[in-house]
Amino acid sequence: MEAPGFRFKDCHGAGMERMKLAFTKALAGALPGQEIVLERPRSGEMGDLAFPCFKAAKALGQNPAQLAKDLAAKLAVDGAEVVAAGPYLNLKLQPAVRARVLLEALLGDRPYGSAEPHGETVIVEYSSPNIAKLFTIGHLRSTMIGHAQAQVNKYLGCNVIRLNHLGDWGTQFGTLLAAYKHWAEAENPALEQDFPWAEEIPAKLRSPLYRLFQLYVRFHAAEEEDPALREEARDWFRRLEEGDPEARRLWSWFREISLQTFNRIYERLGVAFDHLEMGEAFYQDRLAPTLKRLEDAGILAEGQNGARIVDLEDVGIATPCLVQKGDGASIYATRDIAAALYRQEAFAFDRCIYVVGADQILHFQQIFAVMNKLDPWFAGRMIHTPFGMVNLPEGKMSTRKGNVIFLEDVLDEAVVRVTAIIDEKNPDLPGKARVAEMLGLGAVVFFNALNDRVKPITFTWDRVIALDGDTGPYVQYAHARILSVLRKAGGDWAERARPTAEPTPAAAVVPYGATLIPSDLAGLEDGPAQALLFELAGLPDALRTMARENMATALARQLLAVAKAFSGFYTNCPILWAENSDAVRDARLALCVATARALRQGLFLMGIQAPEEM
RNA sequence: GCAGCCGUAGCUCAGUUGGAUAGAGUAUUGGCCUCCGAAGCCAAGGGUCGCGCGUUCGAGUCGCGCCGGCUGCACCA
Repeated sequence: MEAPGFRFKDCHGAGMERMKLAFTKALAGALPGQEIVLERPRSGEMGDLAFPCFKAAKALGQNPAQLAKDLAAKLAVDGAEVVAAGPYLNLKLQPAVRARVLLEALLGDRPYGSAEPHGETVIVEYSSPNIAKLFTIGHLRSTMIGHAQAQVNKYLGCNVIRLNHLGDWGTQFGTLLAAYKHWAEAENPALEQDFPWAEEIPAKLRSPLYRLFQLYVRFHAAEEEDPALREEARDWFRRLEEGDPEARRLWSWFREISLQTFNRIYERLGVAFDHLEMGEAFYQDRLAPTLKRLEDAGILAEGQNGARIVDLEDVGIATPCLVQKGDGASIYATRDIAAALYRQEAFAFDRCIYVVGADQILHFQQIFAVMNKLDPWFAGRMIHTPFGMVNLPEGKMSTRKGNVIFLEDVLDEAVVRVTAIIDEKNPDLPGKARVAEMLGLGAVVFFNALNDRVKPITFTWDRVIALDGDTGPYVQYAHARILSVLRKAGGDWAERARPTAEPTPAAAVVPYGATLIPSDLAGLEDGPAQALLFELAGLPDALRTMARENMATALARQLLAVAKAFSGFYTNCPILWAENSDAVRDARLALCVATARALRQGLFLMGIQAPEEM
């Protein structure tokens, strides 16, 4: 089920691709007319590539196990063994060949598993916080899922455009204006930071943005008592949309206050956007033309109370898409439609990925249906990547009610916990604060990516900031251990595992220089080394799955598998004093370099940094 | 009520177009630091893959029906 134009050629390392081709050719020769589909075996001990014989056996009227046996006797591939294992025919590279093929791919000129640019344009819309609200743990989901998707698509050769559909327009803005007029203007017109804060508000939260947030919460509480306030809010938004100078002035100011905080968080997370100005407000002067376009297409209809809608019953969606409110003001659907039209014109995208919560599935079904009615060009190009909400054990988080977990609190707590461990295990660590930051954020960000994004998460501190087991720090630990060995190896070994330049948020590639591969790889023929090579071989597939499924789960799990396999290698195969043999030592060090690079690159795609020491 | 998503080990979860003996982590129990980092490694126990029927050579995976949970169902986003 790949989207149009979804083509990641040669995602494998070059050498492995060659072996795959040779195996496929041999099979095709022996089984004319049969489709040859290869799989990756469960474990490296079974082999590198597997051909399930079920289908071919059925077509030939044979027993699959017998067919596998017959084929094994008949086929030969250079550098590999063809073995039957029950109903499977496996290609098992000779250990030395396996090592060479993979090291060439891992240490070659092209980033491992990447693809050459191929001209496909992908828009990723993510993060998209609302003005005047604080970043909660929930915002981390859209932000980091989207960031990782942008990264992997870029790594796989797409032209990526990162958009932040800032929630800087809409009725909730009316509530903010109304609330400000009601209370703040008299009490604290400048939203000063030195406003007399309530005792229970922690000092670090005392900011102009937090004042806005308080106004928002206060308004919704007051609204319960006095429904007239709701009308007032709508009216303010209508005035804003009509260009009322006072409304515009406050809008601009509130937006600025919010962006200052948002940018601080993005910088901390290492996230960057190509267009931060293209929020909802950006499309305000395109709303009227958008409605006109809907009208010209003959799909605009009258709804209740003078509202205007697009009926979608003919495409199986019972709820019509509301595009203009009864009072004439716009609504978010209008702005999403206008945005899609604008993006078509400005970027001619092949795919537009919306990283937005699962509670908006219907909304995007509606938008996509409207776009398809407007122009069939949109069919298949619009992709909603929903993710499950973050809930508290006692129920849903609610910004309005004020029972939320703030993202910065989670990140800070993670760093505190990591710092405590460093103080215990490695108190003299240079750059302690910087490393703690990488590890703390690594734990939280990795956890966010580990599981199927569509499933809701019940927030508990211990789960979200777990530091043992299948976690970011586990992968980071493997990386740090490798660098430690490489430093001890002397020469330029450690240098080979260091990027030639600091990777930037907008670049998907961690730049590494080309490095020589030892001519003698006999030191990598042991089981644990081979097992590590097998897991490294799984990374290109994981990247491809990550791009296809729009989530980093596959990559996160493959990185864990690589880190775990490295532990096995490290425990069982001496590296620095390997059998008193320079050749064995060099081969194992080369594998260490390859592993460190792969881990660091993989983590970077997820938005996680890997320290040299921890 | 209608629609969508989710039910896999005590807990949290993976499971690659349907395919090899259903796997990790955590927790529990027991081992491993005179040697490259113990944030680690090894081992053990732990399963009716919610229930039933069907399709198939083959179902955790596909279809239908139940049961349970979550989400959504026009003037918030």
